[in-house]
Amino acid sequence: MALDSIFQALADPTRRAVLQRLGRGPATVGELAEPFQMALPSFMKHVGILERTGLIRSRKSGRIRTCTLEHKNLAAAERWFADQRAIWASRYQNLDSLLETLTGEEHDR
Amino acid sequence: MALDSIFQALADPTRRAVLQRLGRGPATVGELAEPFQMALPSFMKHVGILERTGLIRSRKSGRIRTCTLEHKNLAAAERWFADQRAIWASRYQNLDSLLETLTGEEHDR
DNA sequence: ACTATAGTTAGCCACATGGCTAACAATGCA
DNA sequence: TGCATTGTTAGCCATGTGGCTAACTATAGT
Repeated sequence: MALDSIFQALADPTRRAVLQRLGRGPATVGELAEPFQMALPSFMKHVGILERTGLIRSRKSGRIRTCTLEHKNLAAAERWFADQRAIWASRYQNLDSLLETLTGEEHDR
Repeated sequence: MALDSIFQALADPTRRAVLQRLGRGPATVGELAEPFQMALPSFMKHVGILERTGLIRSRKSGRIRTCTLEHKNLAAAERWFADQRAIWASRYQNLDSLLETLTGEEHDR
């Protein structure tokens, strides 16, 4: 499933930092790599993963590759949480009613 | 970081399915494992990962281990998306203003 | 033309992941 | 007591991940 690779991509601090940086606007590979100690080829693997997963896009102009955030696929992952929480919340709602019925107690959130 | 292991845990369909199931209420390991072809020891690894990551909790009573969802740590990951989107949205807002200024055009969403 | 810059390709390495089987508890039931 | 159920432990295996160096390509600047 696509979610597999999306979450996999997000499970690395370097890649999350790159996404965060790209949230503020496009950047070249060099700019993106600069904050990290890593050798360039290592860093490029991360870029490659993010691109294969569809979380970023990149275009090379001259010898410079510029990356941009692909917000749509990030939203797909976020939707999983919304769905998940909807399921949980509906049950919690029921439990809540039950608890209120049985004990009259209030709960947090 | 905690997000590393949380996203790592979510990057597997079996584990996401388990979380989804637990969203509807507690279940024993046997009940959780039943939908999957996997051998029990393999499945237990997934349970172990979910528990180490703090996404579920489990208690053994007699020979039966019952698992429950730990919604709080799931929320931590969800928050990352919210933060991320906030950054992006603020810039998008700026770009939006810019675009409207320059072209008077409308955009989607 | 030369040199510096910005990536890229290839290949290596250690360790983590996700699956398996086989054998072993430990509890509950007849 | 004996047997079935429900996990658990140990150990194996193939593949994936995240890092590295060395060497190469391609563009830009002088």
